[in-house]
Amino acid sequence: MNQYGNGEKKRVTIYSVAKEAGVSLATVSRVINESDVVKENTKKKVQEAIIKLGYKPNAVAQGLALKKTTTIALVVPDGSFNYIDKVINGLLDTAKIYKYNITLHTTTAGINEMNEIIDNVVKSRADGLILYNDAFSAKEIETLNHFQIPMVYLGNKGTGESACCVYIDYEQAVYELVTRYLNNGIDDIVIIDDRKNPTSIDLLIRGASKAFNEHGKTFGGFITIPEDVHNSYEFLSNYFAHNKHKLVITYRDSQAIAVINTCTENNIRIPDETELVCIKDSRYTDMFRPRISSFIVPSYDLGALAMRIMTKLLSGDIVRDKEFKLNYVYKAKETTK
Amino acid sequence: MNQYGNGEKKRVTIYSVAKEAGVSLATVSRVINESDVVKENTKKKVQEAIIKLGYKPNAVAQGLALKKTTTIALVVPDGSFNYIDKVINGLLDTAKIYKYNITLHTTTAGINEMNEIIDNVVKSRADGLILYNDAFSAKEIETLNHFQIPMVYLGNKGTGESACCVYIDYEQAVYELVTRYLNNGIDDIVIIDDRKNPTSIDLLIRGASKAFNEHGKTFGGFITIPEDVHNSYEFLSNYFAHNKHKLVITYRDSQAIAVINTCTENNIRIPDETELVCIKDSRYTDMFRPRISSFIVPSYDLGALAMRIMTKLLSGDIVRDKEFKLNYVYKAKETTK
DNA sequence: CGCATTATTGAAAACCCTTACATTTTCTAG
DNA sequence: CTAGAAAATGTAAGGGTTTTCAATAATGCG
Repeated sequence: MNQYGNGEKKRVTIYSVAKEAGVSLATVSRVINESDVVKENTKKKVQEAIIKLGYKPNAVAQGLALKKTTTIALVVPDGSFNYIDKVINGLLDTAKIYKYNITLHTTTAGINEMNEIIDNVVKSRADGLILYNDAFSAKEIETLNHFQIPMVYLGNKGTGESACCVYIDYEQAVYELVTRYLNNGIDDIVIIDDRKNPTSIDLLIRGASKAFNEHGKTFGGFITIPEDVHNSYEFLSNYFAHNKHKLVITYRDSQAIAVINTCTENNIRIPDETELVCIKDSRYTDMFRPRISSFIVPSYDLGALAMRIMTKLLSGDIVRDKEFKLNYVYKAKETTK
Repeated sequence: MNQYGNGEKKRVTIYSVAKEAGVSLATVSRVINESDVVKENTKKKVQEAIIKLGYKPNAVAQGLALKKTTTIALVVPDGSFNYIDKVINGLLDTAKIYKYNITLHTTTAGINEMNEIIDNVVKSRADGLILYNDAFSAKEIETLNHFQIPMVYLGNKGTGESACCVYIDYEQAVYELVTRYLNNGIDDIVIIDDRKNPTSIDLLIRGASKAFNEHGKTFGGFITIPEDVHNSYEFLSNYFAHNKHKLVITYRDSQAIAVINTCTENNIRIPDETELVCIKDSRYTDMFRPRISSFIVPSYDLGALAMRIMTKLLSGDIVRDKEFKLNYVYKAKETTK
């Protein structure tokens, strides 16, 4: 029933091809793997047999023989596909070039599924692991640190000692942003923290804190939306009914939009009274009105590079640099003055 | 270097476990696979050995022996992750329950990559194929029809003869919607067609046409954004500078937002002058202001059911129904009167 | 206690490749 | 034409499972 077995047709293996071409299976293998020791003439015979029989090498058997699967596991937080689109495209395109397959795994915030995923990865003998780590819990990161496998963190700086990472330095981005405002005498700055992307939010707070410290001040302006609040929208609406700030910083576009909507409801004019910056750019930050100021980043490259590094790791190349920082560009749009 | 080989540590296989437990590898295999013929006592010995050695069965070897990989390939159109989020979650969650792995493949609109993907699927011996088919070209569908493998179409009605499909009947949705307006004497209705999701758009047009026909009219109101137009936003802006309609229907949220923005620019009031319905609901249809009227669908279930059917297909169960239609609910929000 | 069953275990083939090493063929030069 | 070297090919051992069939151990019964 499986392996597309239509019952009658005999499975076509390397043996069939060998027989058809009148050579040994070793020769066929060599032709498949583009070894250059095969005589031109026999190579042609074999190739003809391959075409005639429609032979496709069995990657499973190859995996067993070679002890590698040319498959790498990708772990992303549940619900991240909205903003991870281009990253995945870059990753998949690159994987295709290097003939790697990608298996997909998601983690749900709050539930420590990492053990389960690792178990799966071990059993399926994936060659490596790429993790989009903007929402893993400390416990999950801890779990990962005990796991020996070529690993690339994607999105944020890896917390593991040995793993590589490809990331955008959002901490620095926020630092620069906040510094700019502080220099202009504005220090009524808040960061919205909905606890869905703790890893990232913590970075933002660090960046802001650093800027404040350098100005001899202390940053305490984060609005944490409690985890037990179902409707963060209502929470924010209520918040902005009683509070007003000069600059609001959000991580994701959805939060930025919520801020705009709730401010509008409460007659807070953006950007006149309150300015707003969304850290992560998305197609929606441009579609929404007012257009949301944000940091433009090379998402596609982020994914592509992560995969690229993974191939290096797997080919045994020495990867000297462990951290790859990609550039962002701040783009002021209509939510900032 | 691969298979997490730290060089020194010996790979732990079913042999190691057998030796450790003082039984044959056949017995270990039986314990792993929860065969009930093993004596309670020996089972315990084996399980202890497994834990002691930290043994994890090699899925690759299992795949070879069993001629199945418990992996299914998922093909989605490039750039669809925005709106496919929940579908994938449903799919992955269900896959997890049935212990299937998912490999991810994307197709770029306009490029026929299906052959490449099929080649890959054959080589990697995936057990089945799930396709999110709202943007495949006719050529790609054609290619798929020649391919013998358990297959489930997801999103739209499958065009293949044999394959199963799980879908939302958007044709019917549009039919009902348009009929309602026609009944109210409104027939100035257009569908925005940006040619990125031809499969789906064609369905919408069919639904509208049917409604028009029943009213003795002919539907011709689709605005096709030419493929060579880079900025569909500009195109629409230009369009609405000179045209106005009673009802605009779009497929995706991004198109709906573009319509709202361009109408606003051209001082066309929504919903007073122009009403707008977005077929596919998304988190953004609720976040945007005005909130965009749309059809609510059980996206998660869509993915979950597709995977569920796949498992049935693979376990050899007879799947009597080939088409699974899930319900939609029209939700009028602020872009309709 | 001995035999016929039945429950449990083991041996070995199969799954389909790769590759080290052995063997054969081809080529080169004397 | 032949020895020796180089190139091409073949043989067979692995890679880690599952599973059939044979062998052994346990059980029940007279």
